[in-house]
Amino acid sequence: MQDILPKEFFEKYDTLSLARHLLGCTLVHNSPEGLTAGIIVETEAYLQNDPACHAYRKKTPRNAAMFEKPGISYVYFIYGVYHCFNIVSGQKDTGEAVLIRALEPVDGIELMQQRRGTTQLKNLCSGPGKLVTAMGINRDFNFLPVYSHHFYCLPPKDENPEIVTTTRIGITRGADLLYRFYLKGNQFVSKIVKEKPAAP
DNA sequence: CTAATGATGAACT
DNA sequence: GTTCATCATTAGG
Repeated sequence: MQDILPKEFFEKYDTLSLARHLLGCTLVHNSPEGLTAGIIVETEAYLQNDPACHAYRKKTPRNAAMFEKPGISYVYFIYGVYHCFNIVSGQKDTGEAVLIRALEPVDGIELMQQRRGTTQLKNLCSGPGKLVTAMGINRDFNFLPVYSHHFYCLPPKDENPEIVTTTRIGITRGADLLYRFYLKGNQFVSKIVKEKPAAP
């Protein structure tokens, strides 16, 4: 684990760049129950001036983690049912983050299946709420750096993966912004959107 | 398509 | 202090 991504990695990119550079990285959680890991195949960027961003208006206790240093986790509860996992990005106090939307399971798959209650590989981490469950992430991960000993990222093997840029999913505001990125052709993304026909 | 579900911020008194 | 609308989702039909 000598080559985990250091905090400098998260500091050197702006939010949109980081969202792209995180694709292909492996997210690892070494929990007491066992180790789980998955390749990040889908991300979304949330910027300061973006109406869909939690930090769009102002700093609150809930979104405080978004104003932390880059590389800090921001985990929050949504719809009373599921959690979403973000990695803070940009400069400290800017309130920007990258939402991890999907993983390709690579390690601890049995444990993921156990936690998710399904054996379908493609269904384990294909969505923000799902991957959080599969990886055993919970609210305690809020403020936890993703360069911790038991929770960290590994660099991608492919330096220049093919990345598709598209619109975000499941939000009502800022829905036309191209802030969603995923690895082209990967089957583990939450939803494969057909390419838009050329605008009239 | 819809229900389920809880935390939150904003807008009241 | 209380109430209400909102929310970056998922599962099930």
